[in-house]
Parts: sequence; C-alpha cells; structure tokens
Amino acid sequence: MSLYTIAQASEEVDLTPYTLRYYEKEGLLPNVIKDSAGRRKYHDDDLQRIGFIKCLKGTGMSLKQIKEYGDLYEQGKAKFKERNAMLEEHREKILQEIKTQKKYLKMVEAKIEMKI
Amino acid sequence: MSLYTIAQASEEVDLTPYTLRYYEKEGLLPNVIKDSAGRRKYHDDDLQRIGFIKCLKGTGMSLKQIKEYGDLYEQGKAKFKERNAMLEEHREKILQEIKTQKKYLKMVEAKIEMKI
DNA sequence: TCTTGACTTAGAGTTAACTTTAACTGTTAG
DNA sequence: CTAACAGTTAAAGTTAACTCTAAGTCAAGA
Repeated sequence: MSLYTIAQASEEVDLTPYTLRYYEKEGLLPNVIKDSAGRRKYHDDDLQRIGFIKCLKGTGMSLKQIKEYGDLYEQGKAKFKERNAMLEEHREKILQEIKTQKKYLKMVEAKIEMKI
Repeated sequence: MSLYTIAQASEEVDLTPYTLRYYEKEGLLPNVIKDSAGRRKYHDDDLQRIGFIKCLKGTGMSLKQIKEYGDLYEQGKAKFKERNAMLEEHREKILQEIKTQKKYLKMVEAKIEMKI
C-alpha cells in the first residue's frame, strides 16, 4: 500500500510532474488522492494506469481517445463490451502499424545498401 | 518523363497540396520546377523523394531531421558517409520501435483477455 | 523564527506539423 | 470575351500535447 509523491511517481513512470498534472487535468487520472496539504499521492494502481496510458499513447492513441477508454473503464463491467471493442480495434491498428514499420524498415535498409 | 500537377502529385502520394507546398517551403523538396505560369510540376523523382520522406516521417523522424538528410543528399557523394550514418542510426531506432510496439501489443492483448 | 524546498493553481507559452485564408493570376470552356 | 477553375503567395490560424510561469501554501531544518 505504498504512496508516491509526484516527484517519485514522475521518476517511476518516466513522465515529468507537468505531464502527470496535465493528464490529471485532462481526466485521465481520476483517482489520484491528495494529502492534508493538498499534495498529490499516487497509489500503485495509479502507476499501473499511467503505464497503460503510456502503452496506448505509444501505439498512437490520442489522449482524447484514451480518456474515452478510461471513462468506460470507470463505469465498470456495464461498459465492458464497449471498452473491449475499443481495445480490439486498437489491436488491429497496432498490427497494421507494425506491418508498416517493417515495410519502412526495408525501405531504409535498401537505401543504406544502395550506396549512392 | 511524366510531369504531375500539384493535384495529381497530391493524389499520387496521398498528401494534400497544402502539405506538398509546406514541405517545399521547408526545403524538403528542392527540385520541384514550375511552368511558365508559375505552377508546380512534379517529376517522378520528386514523387520518389516524397515517398521516402513519408517513410522517414512514418518512422518518427522529424521534418527538421529529414531536411538535414535531404541537404546531405543534395551534396552528393561528398556527404555519403554522413548521410548513411543517419540512416543507420535511424534503422536502429525503427528496430527499437518495432520491439516496443510488439511489447505494447502484448499489453493490449493481455488487457483484452483479462475480461474484467 | 526564518528560510528553503517541494509542492499547489490558473493560465500563458511553446512546438511540430499542418491547414486555411485572402488576394491574386493565368488557362480553358462556352 | 468572360466566367469558372486551378493554381500562386504570404501570413494567419489550428491542434495536440505538453511545458512553463507566477503567485501562493505548507512542512522541516538551522
């Protein structure tokens, strides 16, 4: 049941405190609590969530869509289907993107080998 | 030796005319010629170049870096080494990125299978 | 007690990469 | 001949995702 300050959480997830506050302001982190002095305290759950946000973002999902997903997540199993549909669609997008990256990799390698 | 108007080139490479003009303004397309009325005419070479720009951009290279690469390219074999070094470094970046994407894919798939 | 340092907020500023606007020009179909 | 069209430019506007500033609060150490 460990708690992290924003500096510690920042270190842990490799995002700046600015970014963490920004994500919270955008509604991506609805469960971050504050201590009596109003300072943020991050739970392990929060860090997990940030990890998944980084995953979605790193695979090209916009913060807006990530928020949509998060909002569905907050509504529990009532929205399970919708939420999973989003993920399945996103999965296809990632697969497609990996294919594209591989194609581009070949183009770059061809250019390297061209030696002109 | 076919020539394309900006509308045709746009269609061909799947970028808007706005974007093509923008790329040119940024110095990424130094060889686009104009007809007597001042209208752009794209050679096949230009389209090839745009294709490679899309490849570099699609693999995360900034337009600024793409311009650097293009500038080296313009200087011919004098800058071959430097230019190829850029590509080799970029190749590593793409390989790394594909790895990351695969990791993220697994995370998304795990979440889908989690059914919670 | 004072001050240092880590936090807080609202809001302004930044950056990359477009995207659009306004005003204009040259080409072509009727 | 003229209206519509496809292009031109410089410059302004947009968007996403931060990133920073200014002014303030609170707790802890000398």
